[in-house]
Amino acid sequence: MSIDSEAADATARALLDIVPLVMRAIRAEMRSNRKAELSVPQFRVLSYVHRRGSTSLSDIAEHMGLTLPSMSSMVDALVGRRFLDRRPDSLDRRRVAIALTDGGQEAWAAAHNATRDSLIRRLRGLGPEKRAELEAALATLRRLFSEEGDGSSAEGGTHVNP
Amino acid sequence: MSIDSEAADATARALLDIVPLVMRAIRAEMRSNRKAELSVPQFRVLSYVHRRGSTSLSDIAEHMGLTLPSMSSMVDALVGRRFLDRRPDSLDRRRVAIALTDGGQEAWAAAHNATRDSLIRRLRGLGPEKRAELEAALATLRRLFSEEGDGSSAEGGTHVNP
DNA sequence: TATTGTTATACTCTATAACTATA
DNA sequence: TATAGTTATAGAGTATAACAATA
Repeated sequence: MSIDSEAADATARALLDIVPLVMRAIRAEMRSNRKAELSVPQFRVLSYVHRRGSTSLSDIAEHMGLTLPSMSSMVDALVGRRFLDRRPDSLDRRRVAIALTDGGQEAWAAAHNATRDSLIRRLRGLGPEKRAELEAALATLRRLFSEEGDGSSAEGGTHVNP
Repeated sequence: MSIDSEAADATARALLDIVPLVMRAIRAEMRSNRKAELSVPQFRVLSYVHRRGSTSLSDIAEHMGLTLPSMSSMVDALVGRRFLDRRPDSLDRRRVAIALTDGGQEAWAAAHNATRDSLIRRLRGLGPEKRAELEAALATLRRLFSEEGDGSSAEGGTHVNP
């Protein structure tokens, strides 16, 4: 164990305090953006489709970690707002092909830019060292939280739950 | 401006990527805890009441940044589950006095411990330097995101909403 | 039979509007 | 009149269960 329990405990508490704080700021910015007005999950869907070009409902659900019905209703709303185009896939007709419309592309870009700008405003006070430290820490978090499960792999696992 | 735009941009993107990722892990842990099974907002309410001992609906709403009706319904649900006790305040009878029940105290502790443990499991692989770096970065984020507004001081501020 | 998706239903989180009770 | 809270209503986000269509 390369990190003693007490220190890990303090860091865990800090995460539990601060991550929701930052999340709230991001959410508030997304929702107050007159141009786009997207929720965070909606923004993530548009980001994913933007990155993939065209994709299926199952792919999006998988990426978001949501059930198919949940995704279906979210996509429904985004299709209703003309941000997404949904049509039967010609190769496998069980599937739907989902893509950004031009309006969806614009909405995504507007939300992305507004949120990024708002974060940049917050970050502006930071010196280069602090900024680098923050970025390194974010990379660490990405590594720790990208892995599936919660460390269920081995040692600690007395209470992972059935 | 002590931080150049491009670097800030990269950091902003990283925040936008990674904070939701960590948030999802926290949320999943809260919701999968058989002992308590709390949403993140519910957990935050219990945490606040735990810290305050006894408080009013307005105080909680203020702390959470929610409207009174929203808080009223959340508290309603937590009273229904016997996690909170709600009674008229004897001094000012417009107010309600809200406190943790014993069950609420247990639920809070169970959720808190389970979530902290799950975070600790993730953090365990970290060396002391990486851990210190992460903790410093979290302190930075706390500072940047505890301040009200989003730097609304200047350019952006046209859209605070009616 | 297995996969992809939708519909029906329900619960939580959040808001606004309209209201009651107390100060 | 102003403050504290509740009720009614609505929409987003999520889930499970039941179903339809295609492979």
